[in-house]
Amino acid sequence: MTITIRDVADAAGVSTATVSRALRGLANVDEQTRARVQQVAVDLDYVISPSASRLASGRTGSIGVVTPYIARWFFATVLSGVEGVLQNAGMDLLLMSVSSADGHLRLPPAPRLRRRVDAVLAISLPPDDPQLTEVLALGMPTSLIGTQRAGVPGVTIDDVQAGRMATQHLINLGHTSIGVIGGYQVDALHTAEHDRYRGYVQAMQTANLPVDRNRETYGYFTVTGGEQAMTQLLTHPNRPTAVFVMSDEMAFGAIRAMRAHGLTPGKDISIVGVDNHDLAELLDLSTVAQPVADMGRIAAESLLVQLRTGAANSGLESLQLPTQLIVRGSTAPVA
Amino acid sequence: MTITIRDVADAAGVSTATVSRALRGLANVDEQTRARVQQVAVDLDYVISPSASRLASGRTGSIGVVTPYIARWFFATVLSGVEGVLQNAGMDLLLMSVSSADGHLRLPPAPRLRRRVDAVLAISLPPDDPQLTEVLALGMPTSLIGTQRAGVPGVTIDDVQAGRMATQHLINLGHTSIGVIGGYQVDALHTAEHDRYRGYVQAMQTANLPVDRNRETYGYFTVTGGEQAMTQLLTHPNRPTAVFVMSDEMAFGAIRAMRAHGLTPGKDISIVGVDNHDLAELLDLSTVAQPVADMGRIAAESLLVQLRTGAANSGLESLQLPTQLIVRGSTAPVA
DNA sequence: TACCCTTGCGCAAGCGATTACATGCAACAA
DNA sequence: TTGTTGCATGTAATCGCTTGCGCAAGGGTA
Repeated sequence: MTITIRDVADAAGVSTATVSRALRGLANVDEQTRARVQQVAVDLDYVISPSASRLASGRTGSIGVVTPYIARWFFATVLSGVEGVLQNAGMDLLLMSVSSADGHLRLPPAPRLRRRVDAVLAISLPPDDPQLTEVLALGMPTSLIGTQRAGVPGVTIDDVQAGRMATQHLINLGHTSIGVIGGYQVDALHTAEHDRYRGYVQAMQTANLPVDRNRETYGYFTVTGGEQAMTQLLTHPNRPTAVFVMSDEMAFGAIRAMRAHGLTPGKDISIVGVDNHDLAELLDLSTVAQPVADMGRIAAESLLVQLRTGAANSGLESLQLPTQLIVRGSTAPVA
Repeated sequence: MTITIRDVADAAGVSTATVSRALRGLANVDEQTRARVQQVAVDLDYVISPSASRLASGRTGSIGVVTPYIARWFFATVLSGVEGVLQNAGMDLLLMSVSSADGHLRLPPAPRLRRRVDAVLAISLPPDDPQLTEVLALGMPTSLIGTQRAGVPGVTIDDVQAGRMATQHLINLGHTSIGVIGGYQVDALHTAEHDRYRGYVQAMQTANLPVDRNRETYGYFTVTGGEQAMTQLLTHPNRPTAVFVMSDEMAFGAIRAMRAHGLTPGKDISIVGVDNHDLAELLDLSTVAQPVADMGRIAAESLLVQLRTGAANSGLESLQLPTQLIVRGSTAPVA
């Protein structure tokens, strides 16, 4: 019924070993033989059995992508970049979401990864996440996206710089009373958010402006989280004239909170986000753009290199991609 | 080094056959034996080799998800629903994007699916897409999401009704001059869009309103596409007072086009979309909500049933989920 | 007591590749 | 001529499970 390497070998008049070598492009196969084998394989509509191949070779030819969310813009966009690269490389992409801060419950990823993938790509897992630690303990090539952890290659943006750029932009517009909206309590910040916060502080201090803890709020890393945080800022007596929001989705929420209070972004309060989310332009949101899909692509690419060159660290310990300030209507000179 | 079923068998004092049966919960295993085997497996930190299991059993334990886009809201949300169900079921999810109308080039999915998955879930592939035909020719259980094709189980919403509801809503508000923005040229519409269009026509005709082809525009199924389409409608002499937009993302674009012309949604022109996109509320967009994540969940669930009960068609030929009109500020009584 | 079923388990034959090792042959140098 | 070397290929062990079949023991039934 389904045809095997045996059938191809017989039809081509060679051994299965030769078929295997020929089809995989290994050296030491006569070009004529190779051509004949390939032809026969096509004629017979032969498809290699991945299971058999995996069992025999010990390689699975697939890589696992571990992410806390699938449907959120950032994650879906990274995933999309990753997928393109892996598809080109002929690798299977095993998608796996893990439990995340907002409590959606999932099985721990490490056991689900063992023996089924050759490498792992982890998107925005906090560097101290025990789940991540377990995954790393598996001992396979792993690459991080969006976070950094010592000894593990990864691609991020320069979050400090991003925070600095955003804040500096507000400062340049004459704002002196600048608030912050982030995703978690300061102490529990992921590296990314923490670094963005550091950038903010740097910019403020360089400009000799006060860093006022009362103008910092944190909520969930969502539209609603941003909305709540902004609402809180607005009801504060010492209301800032500009706010640095650590992600565009939160900024969307912040904008909504403003509207609910009859305020207009850019006019009453300036808002700058980070991401350059698909809809940031639509909402006229100033933001620090990060090359999200590229982060996925590059991380995947580097993982493939790591896989080919043996588990040797692929030179790239950690890569930081450039960001770019995009000025839109949500930021304007202070009144 | 890595421990095998052999090791577990030896340690438990049984044969590998028994270990296999015990661990998989098959019948005809003494409960005491089973318990012992399980304990030993845990103690030894045994993890079954999927490759070996697949090779021996012929089942891959994974299902392929084929989608034209990953990063777009609808697709990412469906995917998220699917992933949850599959993870619970212990199935691997092989993600694969395919080439789509907007020209991103990919390998044909069918060959990449052969022998590596037990079933396929196809998201919003046009029913007459040759790629889909090839996939179906693989002869494995397949389920569709968002589109319908005779003989293939799938889950959709009642798109005709969605179109009707949206249009009727506008009619109820007193609008008589109602335009349409869709994703493609009418003739090339997917079933979903085509049905939504039919719903629109039905509602118009029932209300004895003219269906004016000049008030129909089509662009890409994106924010930009919607923007362009709306721009076109706006420059039209016979400008509609309300527009039914076939997706929220296009509606976002339409809103943007309006703003660019100094018009306000709901005030100058009413806009109603379909989806209830995450950000629809933020943009105050009236829309026909569809349970996107549920579609993914249900389709996945039904596929699992199909898999368990043998390839027998799982009863469910095609399921239609209910939609709900959500009225927000983008629609208002005609001036 | 004799017979039949059921239950629990082991035996061993696959599943379909990969790959270390062996082999044969041609070319080449000594 | 003979010994080396290297290339192209074949042999067969191996990867780690699943599963059809057979067998023994125990319990019911006639």
